[in-house]
Amino acid sequence: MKIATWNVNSVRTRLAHVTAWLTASSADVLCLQETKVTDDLFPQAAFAEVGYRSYVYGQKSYNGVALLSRLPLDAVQMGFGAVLPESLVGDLDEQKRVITGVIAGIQVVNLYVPNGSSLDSDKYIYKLRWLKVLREYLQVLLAKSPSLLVCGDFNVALEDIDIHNPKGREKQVMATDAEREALSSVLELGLCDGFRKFTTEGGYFSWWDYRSGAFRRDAGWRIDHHYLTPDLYDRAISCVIDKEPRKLEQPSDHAPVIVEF
DNA sequence: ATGGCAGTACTATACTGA
Repeated sequence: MKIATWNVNSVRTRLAHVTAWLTASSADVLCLQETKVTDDLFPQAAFAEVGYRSYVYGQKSYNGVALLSRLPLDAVQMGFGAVLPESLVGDLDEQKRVITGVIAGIQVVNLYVPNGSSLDSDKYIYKLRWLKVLREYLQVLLAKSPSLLVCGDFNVALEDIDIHNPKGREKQVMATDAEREALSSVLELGLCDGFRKFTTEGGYFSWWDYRSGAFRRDAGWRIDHHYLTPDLYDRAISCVIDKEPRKLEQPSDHAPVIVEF
């Protein structure tokens, strides 16, 4: 069983890359982020042609998540509001960032965590607020499902070794203490980084800025993750970043990350 | 170095991303 996460930065622009990658990788489930398309315009026919069902939760221009799966998913739910009361969710479901479904007893949660823009931004406050509600959301899911795989674009590098140059990271979005503490608090529910089961050293990245030849210089960040409950962590046999799609013409700025059981 | 690059909506330039 292979489950992958990939921020594609527009599923329509990246359609050829994604269908080719699905065929080559034979992933069972692919979690997409930044689909940037409303559900009616999601290219599900193209994915059906290569053998995948689409479960979508999108919006115009921004954000948007989707699950692609070879087999039907059970209990697909969109947004925080599917499990949390309105009083906790507030306006957070206006941005489409959360979708979950069950495959082979594994509850897969696909997340697109807000970027946060910069430390003096309202978006940074929004990101921290979002991570607080994420903790509540996952707590409810964990009470019902012992096998949870929480993956996606977290827009947080938890350790300095996840950043090509961590100098000055305290003032950089994705690496501030407040963001790290907020994500750590989520993980304290009982989730472990699947990638770190197999790779303890630094220098492994999942995102490279389009600008300044960042990919050529391997000046990246590891911000796309698979967080696993202990049973799944034990069952994982590999977790890798596939840099190949990042080398193609007109790539996403993120690479897919794949965990296998 | 406060740029640089890319996608979307719109149709020139603003907003967003990370």
